[in-house]
Amino acid sequence: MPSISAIAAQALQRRIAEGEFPSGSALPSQRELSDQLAISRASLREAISTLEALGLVRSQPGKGVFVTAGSRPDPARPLPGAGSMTPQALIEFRLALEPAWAALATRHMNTEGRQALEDIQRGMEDALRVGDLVMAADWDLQFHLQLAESSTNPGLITIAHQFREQIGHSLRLPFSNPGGIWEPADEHREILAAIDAGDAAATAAAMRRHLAAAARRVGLELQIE
Amino acid sequence: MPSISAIAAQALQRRIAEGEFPSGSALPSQRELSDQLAISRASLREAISTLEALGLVRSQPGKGVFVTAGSRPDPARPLPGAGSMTPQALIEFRLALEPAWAALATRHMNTEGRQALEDIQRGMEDALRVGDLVMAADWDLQFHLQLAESSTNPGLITIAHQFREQIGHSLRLPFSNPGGIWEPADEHREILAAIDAGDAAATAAAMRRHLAAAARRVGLELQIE
DNA sequence: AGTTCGGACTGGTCAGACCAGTCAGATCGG
DNA sequence: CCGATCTGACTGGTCTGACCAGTCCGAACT
Repeated sequence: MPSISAIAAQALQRRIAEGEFPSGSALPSQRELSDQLAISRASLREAISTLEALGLVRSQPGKGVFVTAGSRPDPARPLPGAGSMTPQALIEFRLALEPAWAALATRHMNTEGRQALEDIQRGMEDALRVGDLVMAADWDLQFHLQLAESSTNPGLITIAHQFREQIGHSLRLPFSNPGGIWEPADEHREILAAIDAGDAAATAAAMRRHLAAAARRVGLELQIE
Repeated sequence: MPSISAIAAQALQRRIAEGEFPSGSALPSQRELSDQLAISRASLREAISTLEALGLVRSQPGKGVFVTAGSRPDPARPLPGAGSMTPQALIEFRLALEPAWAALATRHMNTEGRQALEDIQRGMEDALRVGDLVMAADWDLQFHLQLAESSTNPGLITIAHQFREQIGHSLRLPFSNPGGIWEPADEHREILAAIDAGDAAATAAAMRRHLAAAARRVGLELQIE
C-alpha cells in the first residue's frame, strides 16, 4: 500500500500529463490542492517535493508552484550529485559502454538472466500504468544494470555499479516530459526482442537507438557514428 | 536562498556519497535526524521525499529509511572484481571502451593533446629502436591513457585511470613475442592518421583493429561485430 | 524452553499556527 | 487626474505537537 503522498504525486503527475496543468502554469495553491485531494498540506508538500525532484514542477516562494514539465534543461549544466558530469557527457559515456555490454549480454544470456529482465520490464510497465515515475525510473535503472550483469564481464559490471547514480540521473531526465514516459519502456522491448533473436549486433543497435532517443528527449543533438 | 529541506537533502546526499551511510543501511530515525540537523521533522521528511524520488533511499514504515545507493568510491585504484579479469574479458572490456573514447578524442583533439600523443609515440619508437621493451610498454600505456584524456569525458577518463593496471598488463603481453615488436607502434600510427584526418569513425575502427590485433598476438580468437 | 504479550521504537499523517515574500488594489499626496 | 505608497490578502516555507499503525525485542507467563 503506497503512502498517501506517493498517491498524490501520481495523481498530480497524471493531471499534468493530461494537460490539466499546462507547462508554465501554476498549480492551485497548496491549501486549495490539499483540500481538493482531502489530504493534509504536509502530505501534499511531500508529493510536491517528489515532483520537484523529478523535474516536473518548481515552486517559487510567495508565488506558487509552476509546471516545468516538458521544458528542456540546459544540457551543459552539470546535474547536482551526478559527479559533475553533464547530461551530454553522460550520454556519451553511456553510448560508449551500454551497447557493448548489451551485445555481450546477448551472447551470454541464459533463462535466469532473461527472466530477471522480464520481471524488471513488467515492473516498469506496471509502474508506468499507475503513473508512478519514481518506481518506473527505478526499474529502468535496474534494466540497464541487469544487462551489464548479464554481460558477465567483471570490468563492465564494476563500472555499471560504480556509475549507477549517474546512469540513474541520466535516465531520469526524460521522465520530466509527461508526453513520452512510455518511450523508454517501448525501446526496452525492442532491445529484448533483439536479445531473444540472439542477434548481438541488433541488440547493440537497439541500445544505441535507445540512448540516442533518450538524448533527443532531453534536447540533445548528438553526433555519433 | 534554497529552502531548508533542499539543503537537508543535499547534506544527506553528501553523507551518503561519502559512505557515512553505507548502501543497505538505515538512516538514523527521522526524529533523531531532524534533531541532528536542527530542522523540523516535516522539513526533514520533504528532504527524504526528494532523495526517494532520486532513488537514493527507500523508506519502509515501521522499520526505517534505507540507503539504496552505494557510496561514491574513491577514484583511487583497486576495484573489486577488476583483478580477476581473464585476458579474454579484458579485451572485451577494452573493445567496449577504447574505440569509443578514441572517437571522442578525435572530435575534441587540440594541438596540445596532439603534441602529447606525438611525444608519446616518438618515445615508444625510440624505446623500441634500442630494444627497451619495458619502456616501450610504458609509452604504449601512456598512449592509450592520453587518448582517454583527450576524449574530455570525465567518466571515461576516470575509468581509464582506474583500469590502468589492467590495461598495462594487457598490452605488455604481446611484447613477449619477439617477431611483432613493432606492430603496436605501427597500429598507433594508423590511429594517429585517422585522428589527423578528423575522422572519428575511422579512429574507432583503427582502434578496434589495434585491439583485435593485440588479441591475436596473445592467441585469442574473438567473435566481435 | 516455548509462547505470548507489552512497550519502545519506526515511519505516516494530521491540524494549526506563524513567518516571509508577492502582488494587486485602495488610499493618499501632489 | 496621476503617481507613489500603503495595506491586506494571498503565496509557499517552517515549525510544533499530537496520534496512528506497523515492527521488533525482551520480559513475563505457561
